[in-house]
Amino acid sequence: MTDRWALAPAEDGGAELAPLGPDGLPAGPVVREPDLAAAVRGRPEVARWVWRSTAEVYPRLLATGVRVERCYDIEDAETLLLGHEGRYGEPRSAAAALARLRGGPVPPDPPQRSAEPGAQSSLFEPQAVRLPLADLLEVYAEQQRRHDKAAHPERMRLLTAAESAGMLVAAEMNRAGLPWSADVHRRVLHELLGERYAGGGEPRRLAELADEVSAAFGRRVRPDLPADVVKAFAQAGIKVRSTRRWEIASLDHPAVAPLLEYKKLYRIWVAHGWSWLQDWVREGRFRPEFLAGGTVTGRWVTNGGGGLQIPKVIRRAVVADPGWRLVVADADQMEPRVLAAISRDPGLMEVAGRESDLYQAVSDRAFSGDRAQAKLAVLGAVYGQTSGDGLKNLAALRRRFPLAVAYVDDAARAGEEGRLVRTWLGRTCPPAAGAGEEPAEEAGIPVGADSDEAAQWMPGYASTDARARGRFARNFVVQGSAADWALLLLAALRQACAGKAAELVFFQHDEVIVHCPEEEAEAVVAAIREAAELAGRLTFGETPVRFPFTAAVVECYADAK
DNA sequence: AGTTTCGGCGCC
DNA sequence: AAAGGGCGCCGAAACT
Repeated sequence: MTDRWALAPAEDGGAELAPLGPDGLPAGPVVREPDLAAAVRGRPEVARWVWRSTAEVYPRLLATGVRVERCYDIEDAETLLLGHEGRYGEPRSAAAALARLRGGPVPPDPPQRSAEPGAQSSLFEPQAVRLPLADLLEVYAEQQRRHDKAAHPERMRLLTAAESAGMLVAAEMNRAGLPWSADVHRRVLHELLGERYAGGGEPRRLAELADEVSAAFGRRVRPDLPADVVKAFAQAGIKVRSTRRWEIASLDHPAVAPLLEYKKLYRIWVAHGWSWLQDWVREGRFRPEFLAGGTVTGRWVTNGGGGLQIPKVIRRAVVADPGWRLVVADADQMEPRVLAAISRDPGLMEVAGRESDLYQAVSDRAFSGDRAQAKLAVLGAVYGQTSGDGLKNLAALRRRFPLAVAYVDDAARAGEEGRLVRTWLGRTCPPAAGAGEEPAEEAGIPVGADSDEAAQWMPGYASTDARARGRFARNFVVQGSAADWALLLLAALRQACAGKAAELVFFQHDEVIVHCPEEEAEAVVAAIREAAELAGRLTFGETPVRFPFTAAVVECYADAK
């Protein structure tokens, strides 16, 4: 059965196509077709399309109503394979891969496109270098061989397949958009911020709060200017190093309350206010342009509109179409469950094998029932907390869950020493990411005072850069393996929704929203739970670890949880 | 005048 | 209480 075909769009709107054998090599002649979408639509038996770039091809297919079951994105795979091979930073275009294969000069990658408010999702990538199908097939065949050389070839194949699936999901979500009520949004803004004044200045409520802050200081103070606020506190006899919330909140001064309120509302105004609405919401949909695998850990990003940072109060504007519902579902305690799965710590797997509150179970075993302490300890272990109660809590965690803590400790040590660190499926951490990279001379620090070389002759010493790399690597294995799992979840959920009216419209690390007719909602909830467990088995193999979801069927996003 | 960095805070 | 991982976004400040 010929289930894999390769495809390369042509300049004239047509395409070159070729069937592939199970070995990934061409199994027939290259075919020329006059219409890209028609060529795909006419081959419904194809289970996987191999192409250079999903972002190049798939939006054009979706625009004509053509969906595909699976794909393989050659340039995304190239990125993942280069990373796995410890070759971060090498150009990752298909053209570059071909040049490396043939020993020619390697072209640099074209510059990244940046987001423009209101711009339609790109139908084309103008700067991208297209390759003839024959060249593409050469790169693909070589990538198949490179998978075989990976630390875990079968996991690496799963990773590239999963991220390609993620790119299909991203393209489909970009097309669907998140249902957004501009009326509700404007109502929320008015409730929070008051009237807008002509001229685009601060709305009424912000102006009032600025007046209150100024009155409390006894002089005119601009609360949106940190330097001004620091100076005002200094004149009041209070030294502050910054105007961050956590530093300001504990101060005893009448300006504190209106200042904090101002900062909260100011944030809404500038980041999700009227101009945001104008820029990003069209025809009842917010389209943030999701990018699968946009970060080194594999988490997604959105390009424009702050799609993954929608403030809780603004979520009231996310409203289902009439007769439709939003199924809002987020994974329960994803990080510790993933840590259990990757570390295979027996105690933590046992705890993560229950659907009930994992932090409560951890606290019953290691923290005398103090759930807050247990949660801090787990998150501290994952994020690399280095001081405060975190260390004491970490010790308690280590006694009860030694393999789990050892797993992240090993990752941290590998990061500090500059060794490669990988997620469960094989996504690889760039050697020096998160290190800050500031040249010591420019920062005014004598060279050698805090350098990596010092670690070699001072026992127990690690430079701040090395420690930062350690924290990054520690977090990377958990956050990144969670992203691995999330890709498989999305792929499975997407398959479950195929043939239904239900559409995935939002994804945020461990949370999904499906927009569907009311009568499909319960089936979607079940599909999410099944997809989560399937993703757990596919990603991590057979473990006792469960991946429960909290799901709500709502008309408005804000009504979930 | 245009571009880059910084400070702060939103989300996970 | 103290301040640790990943991002994007905005205006202001700091540059060229």
